[in-house]
Amino acid sequence: MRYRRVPDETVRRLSVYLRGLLFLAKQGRQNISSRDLADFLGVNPWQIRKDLSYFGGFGTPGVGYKTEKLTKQIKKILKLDSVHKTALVGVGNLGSAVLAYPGFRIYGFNIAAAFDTDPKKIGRKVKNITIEDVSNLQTLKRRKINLAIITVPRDAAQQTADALVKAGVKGILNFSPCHITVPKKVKVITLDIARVLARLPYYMSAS
Amino acid sequence: MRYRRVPDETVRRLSVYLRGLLFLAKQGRQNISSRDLADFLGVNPWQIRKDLSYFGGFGTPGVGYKTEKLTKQIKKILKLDSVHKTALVGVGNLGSAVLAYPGFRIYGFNIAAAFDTDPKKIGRKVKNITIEDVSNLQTLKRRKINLAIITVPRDAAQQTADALVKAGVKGILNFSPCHITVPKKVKVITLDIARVLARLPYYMSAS
DNA sequence: CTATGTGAATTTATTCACAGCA
DNA sequence: TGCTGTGAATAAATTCACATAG
Repeated sequence: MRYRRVPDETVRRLSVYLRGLLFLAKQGRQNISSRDLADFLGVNPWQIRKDLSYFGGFGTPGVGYKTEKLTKQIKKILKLDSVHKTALVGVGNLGSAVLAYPGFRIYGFNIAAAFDTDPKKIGRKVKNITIEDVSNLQTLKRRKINLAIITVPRDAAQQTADALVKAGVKGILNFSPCHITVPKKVKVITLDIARVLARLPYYMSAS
Repeated sequence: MRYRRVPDETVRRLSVYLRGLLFLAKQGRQNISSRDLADFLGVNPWQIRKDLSYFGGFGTPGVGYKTEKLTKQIKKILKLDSVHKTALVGVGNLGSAVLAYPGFRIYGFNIAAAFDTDPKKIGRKVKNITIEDVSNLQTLKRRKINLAIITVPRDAAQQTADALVKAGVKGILNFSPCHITVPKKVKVITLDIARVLARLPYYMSAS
């Protein structure tokens, strides 16, 4: 099993497990079984074990997993064991909130640059970051930033992505509500917040 | 095929198709084939047709789909054919951005109430909405609000959810980075923004 | 001749069940 | 005995291929 292709769903779930482990480790928990972690996260224990088995055995039969050790292992698998300098493009309402969002830090993300087209915003400081003109995007390569967050209006999303790719960016989190086309060596995850909310009514029982 | 259980993934993708259709309809496009829609969205045409087939045939062989008609059909399937009054709990950085986010409107969501615990925020107006004390959550039932967005800190997420459920809420979009437990008649979608970003490095080719 | 809709084939993912280790 | 790790079994989703309708 160890050498088969890893399902995307497994990768997604590993980030869920990591979230739980980071929390439980901070609480001082040293050991955890797949069942306990599963209960905490609202998932199945055998799913956790199967997902981990794609990458090797990290636990001790009869005991469980060492929280710290498993945390490190999953971080390594997800390449979250080093700091990722990240750029943000589009400092509007949502962009500002994302820029100020404290939650990225625990995963090792460091938003190190912010860009906009609005002359009124350029030069302003937000969270110790000076907003730059998007024409400076080309500097990202030299600054070793290869991850970016797009929070620009829909019409600007594709051209922003194009500029980011040209600047050597390898991964994009796209908050714009549209598909963007990039070379296949670049990974894009589109996160359309309204679209997530739009899934809820389908499941809601009649009130 | 028509009477088999509809996969969750199909429901998720319908919201993607709807997003594309809403855009294309606004552009004045009257007809569209599964291939054209697929190309626009970056998906497969046969996936679109298969997903739609769970609910019946909406297209015309040899021609395609009428954009307006298909839009309406999908809205109906997703129960997005009426306005959904929505409450938001937690008017912090992220909550404020979500409150101001214009993108919910196109799907028929109307954020009609906002709550917080901070006395300094209560009473303030944001986007024509007066922030209320969370102890007023119980009024949601009477106000016919059965959808809610949670943007409170992690430690308050579960108790917020409990209060929302008690207030008759049937669907919750949870931005807090934790699993929340609710009765199974209530649908929760957890959207942990940092966790989405955390999936990117795994896929990024070495720079 | 074009594009839908859908059974069937294929691929993929989930769940089970238990061998094996501490 | 308790819990992991993983082949095997089951279930589900995706893809194909084509009959059918306009």
